[in-house]
Amino acid sequence: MGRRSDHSREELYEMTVAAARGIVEAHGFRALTVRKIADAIGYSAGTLYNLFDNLDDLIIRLNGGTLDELFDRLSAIEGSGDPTLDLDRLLGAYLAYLEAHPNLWNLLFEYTRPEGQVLPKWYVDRVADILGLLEQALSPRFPEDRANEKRHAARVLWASLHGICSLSQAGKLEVVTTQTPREMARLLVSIFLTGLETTSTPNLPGR
Amino acid sequence: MGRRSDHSREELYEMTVAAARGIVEAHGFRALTVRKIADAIGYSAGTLYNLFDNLDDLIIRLNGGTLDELFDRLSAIEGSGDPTLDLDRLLGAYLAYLEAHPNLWNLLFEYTRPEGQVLPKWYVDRVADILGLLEQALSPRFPEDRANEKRHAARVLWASLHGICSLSQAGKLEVVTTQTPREMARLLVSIFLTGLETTSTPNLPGR
DNA sequence: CTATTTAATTGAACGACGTTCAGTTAGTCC
DNA sequence: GGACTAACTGAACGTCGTTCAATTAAATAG
Repeated sequence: MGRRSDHSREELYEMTVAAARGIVEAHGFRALTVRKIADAIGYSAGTLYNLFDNLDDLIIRLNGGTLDELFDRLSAIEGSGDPTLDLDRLLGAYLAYLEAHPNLWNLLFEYTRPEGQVLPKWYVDRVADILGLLEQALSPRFPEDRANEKRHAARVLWASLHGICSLSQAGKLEVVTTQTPREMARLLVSIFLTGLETTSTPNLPGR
Repeated sequence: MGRRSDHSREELYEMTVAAARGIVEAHGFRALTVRKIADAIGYSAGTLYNLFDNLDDLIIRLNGGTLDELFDRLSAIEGSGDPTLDLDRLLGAYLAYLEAHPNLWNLLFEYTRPEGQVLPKWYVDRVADILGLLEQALSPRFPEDRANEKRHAARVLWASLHGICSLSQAGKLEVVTTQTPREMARLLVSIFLTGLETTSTPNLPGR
């Protein structure tokens, strides 16, 4: 079969990403194959290679959409100025998304690129945007001339929360603790904020 | 070719795991295939299925060995009774192992089991052993009747440190911060311990 | 309106993957 | 020495991502 005009290139692109998303949500990221996506949209596998470099590229685009959605949910939360409250709200929204779309979140973080491949800039920027929300929530704890420390703290907190979510999602938490990820995250935020309050310049062990 | 007696079943098992480890260390876990392992030990792929249920099983055994090694390194550290110092030492050893064997660590954490599969008990026990070391380092911060809170804190700290290591290993940290994982981990431990000191019963936000 | 060019789409093919299994053969036992 | 057992292999199956010549519809030109 030759050229068809059922859908424009853009439509096809959207359909493909949507189909991929559907497969991942329904059956997990191990079930995502080029042939299945092609079947789902009624085209052949080869056609997808007109739209994407390869499956990796397609996944990155899909993940980009997930990042956007995540950012939308988080940025919809209006700040109160109280870091404890704001972080708790951000956390709530984040965990709610994770629970609503566990397989999408999985694809976002558990999928690692083949060796040597770098993430595209637009992708990194979106991550940075989400980090910005965390920084903003932490702002009241830092004077303006300590922006760098705020950056550092936000990134450490982000990575830490990610660890909890990641292990939880992989089913590696339930086996060693009865705490829910939510409880763990709250405990972390609580301890973290308390720790921040007391030491603005942390005392590292000597040596 | 029929039965050979070049190696006993145990020898073969060891050779296989060693070969798999070699491949992972040298070329990353994406390069680990049954056929390559078989080639490396001079047997055919089918033979491996006499020793392991499948590749998943083999990987779990390999990861079990990695956990053992990790535990050995960490348990070799004698405690001083000062949580800050002890945690820093544990952290140092942990990160040193991660840097020495990045691909092994990768396989340990980034490899997730197929849907519905549960980790075997002996595996979970080894993870719990490592967690025990963390708990021990945290001990001075908790009275004996607060063992449960200590458990919780240890697990939260562990998950948090894991998040830092995990993102760092995946190359997802360098793109958003200039901090080294070591610095981030130290900052976390510092803030965490300070936070623990002040609030033994954390104040969670209401509602 | 027809001829030519262009671009989208396909199906078959490639090599590699995990896994299975009938067939072969070396060791073991009587 | 013959029967039995268990290790080992090679070929095969179905799947994967990816490529590409061939086909055909749309776009353009005359």
